[in-house]
Amino acid sequence: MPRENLTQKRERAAEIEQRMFEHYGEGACSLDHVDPFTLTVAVILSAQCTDAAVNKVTPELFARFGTPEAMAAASIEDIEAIIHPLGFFRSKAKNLKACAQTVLAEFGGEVPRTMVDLQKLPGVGRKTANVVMCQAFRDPQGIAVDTHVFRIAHQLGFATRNDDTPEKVEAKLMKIYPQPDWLYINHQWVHFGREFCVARRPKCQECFLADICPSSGK
DNA sequence: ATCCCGAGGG
DNA sequence: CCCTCTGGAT
Repeated sequence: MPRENLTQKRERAAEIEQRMFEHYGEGACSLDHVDPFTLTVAVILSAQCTDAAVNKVTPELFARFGTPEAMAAASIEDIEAIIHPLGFFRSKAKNLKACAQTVLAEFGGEVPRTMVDLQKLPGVGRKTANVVMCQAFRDPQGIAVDTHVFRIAHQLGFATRNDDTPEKVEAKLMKIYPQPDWLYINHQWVHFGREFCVARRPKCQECFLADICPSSGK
């Protein structure tokens, strides 16, 4: 099969994006939150655990420490006790407190609105910063590549074996998809990754992209 | 046994 | 570049 060129990838991506909209709309964020700070907290907590598990602990967490002021003043032990069912609870608790302190000390109590400043917050890397820029500020500066997006990009043939880091996959996707689509790709693909393109055994027989996916049935 | 909306540190 | 942090679900 001849290698697909960039123009062809873009055309296929446009068709995929249209179908994603038909199935998932703009892709609702499945992490419960009420503002940029609680979204940032929820995304930090979501590393290596399911969103459902995060949503189970955030009601109590936000009730007690739902603002930068409250979180910055909280004890690490109290935060750990609440988020304990999640993975990496020690480092996450430390990061949440330091993150809140940084928001207060460096950014006047407001979650910053640029990729550079967001990534100055402890616990916030490129993926989390991308989610906050898209979901909270509607200002896409990149594409959040998590485990789902990473896997699906390879399955769809938009990334190669050589693209072995989230950064490389993100760069490929940013060339293929127009910037307005960056807002929706992460959430739509996460839903898609849970429903059809699951890691273990993709449900290609039922998948609505099977006819335009190079990995279908493999 | 493997996976889940990663980030920090060495 | 690698390693570590972590527990629950399937």
